Amino acid sequence: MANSVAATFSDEIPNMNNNNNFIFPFSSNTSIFDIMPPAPSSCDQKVSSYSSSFGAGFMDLLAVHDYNPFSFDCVATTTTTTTTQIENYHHRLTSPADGSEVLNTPASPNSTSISLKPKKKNQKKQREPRFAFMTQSDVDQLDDGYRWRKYGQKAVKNSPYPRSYYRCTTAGCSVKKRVERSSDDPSIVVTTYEGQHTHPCPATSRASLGFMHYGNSANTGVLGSHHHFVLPHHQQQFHQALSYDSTTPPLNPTSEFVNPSSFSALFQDQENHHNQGFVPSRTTFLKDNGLLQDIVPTQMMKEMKEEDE
DNA sequence: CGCCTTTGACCCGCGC
DNA sequence: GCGCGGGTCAAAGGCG
Repeated sequence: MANSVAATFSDEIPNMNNNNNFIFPFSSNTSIFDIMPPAPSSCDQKVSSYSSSFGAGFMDLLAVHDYNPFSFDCVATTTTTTTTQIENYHHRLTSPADGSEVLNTPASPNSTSISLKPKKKNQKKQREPRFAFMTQSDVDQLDDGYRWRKYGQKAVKNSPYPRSYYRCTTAGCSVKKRVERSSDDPSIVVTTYEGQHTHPCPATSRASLGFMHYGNSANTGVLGSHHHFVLPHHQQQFHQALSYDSTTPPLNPTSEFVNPSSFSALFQDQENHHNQGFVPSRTTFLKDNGLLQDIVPTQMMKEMKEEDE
């Protein structure tokens, strides 16, 4: 059994060290899959089991919500007691410090409907918010419910494994993702999503499952809003024990909830592996810094591996 | 035929 | 200016 962790971060700003890096201490050894109800035998059954509570896919998180690098929650699985360090954006788009940029870039590169502040001459090219997670998987391309077209593949420096580039095939949607294997641990697939879907998940009907998404307000996509990925009501008691911050107010299942979402990538992968007789994946969500080496600093990976043993 | 992957070429930003 | 590396383009080919 994988010795993994599920953790929810609170509204509190995570610990930050002198280098402006977030430190997320995970302190449980219970797999996120341990606390999920038994997987139904088929995808359709799973939908029927959860559709009343969960309607959207993992990527809908990207479609609806902004990611504030100073307050974001994530769900992670890792091993034993682990300190995860996530570096801040190098090419941050939503930094309170430089603060004034518009996060919602046009859905299409050709669209100019959103007015941005006049760009400085040498201003960096605007980038969509990114969200990365690591999955221990034999399969490179995890099914997240959306349809993707591969448009490139590049060798990665200092890695024997190439990086693949995918674009959402839905017209008008410019979401991209990159998939690559960790050179430190080839069993880990790092998937980085960039952008926001402009459409519902095509596979929502078959992929719905997972976590409810609570916000601290009813608004969505508001810069600075905080988000929780929390378990269904009947699992909350257990889940709260996994919250990294004991000062976090109890999650209120009756509070306003914002766009019920699920992590279809996570659970479809798990289900696929179940169906194929594989061990469930372990997944770690990370805030992307733009480059894989930024996302997963080598030292951090080593530390994680060491603590894994 | 439509959709997809493959892959070399090209573009761009950045550091030296 | 040049080289390097990341990211994208687009033609060609495969597949159902």
